[in-house]
Amino acid sequence: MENANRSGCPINLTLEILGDRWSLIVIRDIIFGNRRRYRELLTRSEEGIASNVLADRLKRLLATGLLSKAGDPGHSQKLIYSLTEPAIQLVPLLAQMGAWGRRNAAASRELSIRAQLLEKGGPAMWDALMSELRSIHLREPTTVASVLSQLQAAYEEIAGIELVPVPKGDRIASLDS
Amino acid sequence: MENANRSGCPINLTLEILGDRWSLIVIRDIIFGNRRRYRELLTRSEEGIASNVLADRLKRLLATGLLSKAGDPGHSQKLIYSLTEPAIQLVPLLAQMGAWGRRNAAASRELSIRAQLLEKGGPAMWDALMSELRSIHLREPTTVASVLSQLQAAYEEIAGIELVPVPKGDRIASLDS
DNA sequence: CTATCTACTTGCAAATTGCAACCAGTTATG
DNA sequence: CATAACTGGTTGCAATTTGCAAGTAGATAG
Repeated sequence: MENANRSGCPINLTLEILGDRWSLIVIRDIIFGNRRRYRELLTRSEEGIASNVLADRLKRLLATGLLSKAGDPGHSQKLIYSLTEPAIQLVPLLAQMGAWGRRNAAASRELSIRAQLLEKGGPAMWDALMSELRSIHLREPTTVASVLSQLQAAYEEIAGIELVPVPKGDRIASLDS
Repeated sequence: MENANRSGCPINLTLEILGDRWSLIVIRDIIFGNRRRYRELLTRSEEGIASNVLADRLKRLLATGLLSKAGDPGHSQKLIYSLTEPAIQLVPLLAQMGAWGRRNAAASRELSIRAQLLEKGGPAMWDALMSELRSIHLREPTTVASVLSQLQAAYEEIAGIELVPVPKGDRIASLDS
């Protein structure tokens, strides 16, 4: 029951909530990949999250109010995870993370295209994306999904061009560990 | 060389480098608190980092090229840590983290004032801060630290006036362990 | 010459992570 | 209508990481 924060510093609090290797990966996949269910997040994860870690992160994100969970009407077994407003407000943070990673780490070109567009689009594009996410995840007036479809189209274009000649062996190399 | 990345996604790479509870705390203290030495980072840490964790994080940040280390001439025992250009480019990311934490977590008022000013100042202020940091950490000393002193003055003013933080509003529930 | 300050290291218990199975209920299929 | 596949997870276990307390070697100050 006792919850002693390490400090009241906003940066520290953000780190206490999101400062691990997986929480923002889950949120990224929900935002940019529209993964709404456990199995989608598990099997279509680029990074290969473990099932127990995913279960734990979903539990914590629900507890901290960053996600909400609802049953799928007609599919009594299926659950749908949705972003809440605080999670939607992570868009500028994710944009900055993408921009930093693209510049300062060995990001692959096809996975960088979204980050590049988001950086170029700036706050206006982030706001548009957040509006779209609100219409998808919250009950809000419907909007054209222009930013998401734009990002997706750009990714598919570049991925379609490069996926054949560039199979990118890094992921297979992880099997030898 | 066992450096198999989980994926080439820029957000993921940023998380692999900085996605833990302490790395950004250290960088924050160097940027905003001008803590340049091990002992300063250890004992003046708001959050109370453990000495072995601090040593490990400094080692990792040096290895990833986010910090550099130099001896203090005249004090053969003292070491001085400096930011590198990639670390300085984390300013926009830290600004967004501060903005998010201030809005969505129970941040204390006196520790929020920097985040508030940085958010209000926007990219122009971030650029000015980054220039200051470059002159402090990359070149030789002697520059007017206008943004840093402005943030510091605002903090000292509010911290002096109000000793009691005033958290309020629809915040994120904090983590229980 | 002694005390303190420097940047760390070491030992250990507890918590977290990653991996591979496993599971109970639900839906789709032949 | 049997069964295969799919649903959202759980369980067990080894390896790693964390947090805490204490210790260390060398440099400096009084």
